[in-house]
Amino acid sequence: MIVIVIIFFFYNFKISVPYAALCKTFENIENTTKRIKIQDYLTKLLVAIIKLSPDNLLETIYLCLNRICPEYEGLELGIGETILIKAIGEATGRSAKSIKIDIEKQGDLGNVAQTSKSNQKTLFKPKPLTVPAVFKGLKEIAMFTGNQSQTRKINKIKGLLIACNGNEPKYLIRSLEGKLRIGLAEQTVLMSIGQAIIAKSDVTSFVLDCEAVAWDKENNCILPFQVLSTRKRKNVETGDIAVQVCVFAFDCLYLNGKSLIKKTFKERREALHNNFVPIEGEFTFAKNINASNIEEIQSFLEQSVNDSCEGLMIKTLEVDSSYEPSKRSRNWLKVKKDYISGGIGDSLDLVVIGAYTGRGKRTGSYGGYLLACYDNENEEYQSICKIGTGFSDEQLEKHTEFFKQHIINKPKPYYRVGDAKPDIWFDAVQVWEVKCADLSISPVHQAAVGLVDPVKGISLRFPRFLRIRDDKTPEMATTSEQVADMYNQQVVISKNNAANQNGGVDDDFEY
DNA sequence: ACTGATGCGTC
DNA sequence: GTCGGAC
DNA sequence: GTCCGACGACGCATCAGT
Repeated sequence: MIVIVIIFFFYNFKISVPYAALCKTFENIENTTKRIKIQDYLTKLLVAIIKLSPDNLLETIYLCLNRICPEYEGLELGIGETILIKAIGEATGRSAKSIKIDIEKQGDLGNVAQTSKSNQKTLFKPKPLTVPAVFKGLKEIAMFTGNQSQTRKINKIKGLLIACNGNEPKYLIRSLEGKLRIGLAEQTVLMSIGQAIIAKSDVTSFVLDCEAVAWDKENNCILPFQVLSTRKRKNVETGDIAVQVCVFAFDCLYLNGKSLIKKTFKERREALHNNFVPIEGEFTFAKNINASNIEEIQSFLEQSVNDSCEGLMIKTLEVDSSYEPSKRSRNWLKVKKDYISGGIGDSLDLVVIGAYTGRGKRTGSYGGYLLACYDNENEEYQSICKIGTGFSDEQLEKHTEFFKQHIINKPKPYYRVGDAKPDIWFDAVQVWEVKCADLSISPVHQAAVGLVDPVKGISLRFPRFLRIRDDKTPEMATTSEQVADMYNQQVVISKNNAANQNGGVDDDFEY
């Protein structure tokens, strides 16, 4: 007996999950697009880990989610492509330049690292990496700070990279990039955890859906979002927390190892209210009503806005379906005041003057384009935004093919683009109709410079491609004046709204 | 101490 | 944030 | 309907280089 206990003890403590096991799972997942299969692969791994080395479970999950700590701790890796390229270069003896060329070709730094590593002859086999070791490495990288931190980060990455075997470099680098790109993300991981725990079944646990909000303890009210965002994010001492945070729970996804996500919201809400106790000013339930008509919802929305809430969450099934502006996951939709007050989508006709090489599934095509409006005054094209969504895969291909015939070496002298330097420049030959939610003063783009702001231009918020305007020549594109007008119009509206609110009277909504 | 570049979170 | 693709 | 990963603007924090 004793021996068995010792073995069990030994087993539990000594065996760390090999990083290769995780990477093998990643590879399996990457090679399918079927979500049930994906979930299955992960569940199997998690079940094995729960059995063999439960101590490694958290680290494994974090690696799957591409995270190094709970979100609220706010620890970040603090590295990006540039640093990674340097590290890969140093670990494999390649130049940054040749690596960059490979990125253009392969569209994925992980793959580049993989091939760089396999092409390199190794004299001896390195000691196998383990999940905790990799996780610890990532955490250390995130902790490096201050003088020479970047160099130390590079060295740490180099060390890990050198210790990599098989397909590990690919996923190591992608982890560092913050993109696993294997078709696995939060929802699926959540499901797999649930499944794996149910397989285990004796674990007591819960998952709540909550929102953290800045809280005024004096007056017991919610503070505006901006206050929340001014919270210090790093090295916070308990003593100097200036902005208190209250957590509002509005849903319960798991309870005592059981998934509730298939239950109705009514049942989930009961589970939430029956099993948790609010703590004044720290944890409470989000206010809610059961509304049966639009009027009730509208007055509740009004109330919520007055209480400094961003808006309401409404269950889709209970609401008039024509009332859906933006679908959210989990059958909920978010209703915000600015939606009711008429957030119209503007549409502009803009000229394509450059492009950016695509990454991931856009490898080989242009992943995004640089757009410009036309300025009559100076007879120039002024950059207004990049655009990377709205086109189908097929359109994307066609665009790439088309614009390859219009590549130019250097930007035309009459292109004014500020800091928005594309990878490739084009002749101004085609006009696109583009939709956006808003116009904004831009630190980057140059549209309508001098008309609204002396040095800053205007850009588009949430730009997306609608269609090609073959009926328009580039000179017929939306002009700087028009852009400036649109921006000014917007300002007028927002001022009027502000004036109405200051009036303090809750007039009827006229929407 | 300042600037520009980079990373990262939020929408 | 928006969007299209795969399921 | 759900999930994923292409891509957007912008503001803030941090670091390297001066």
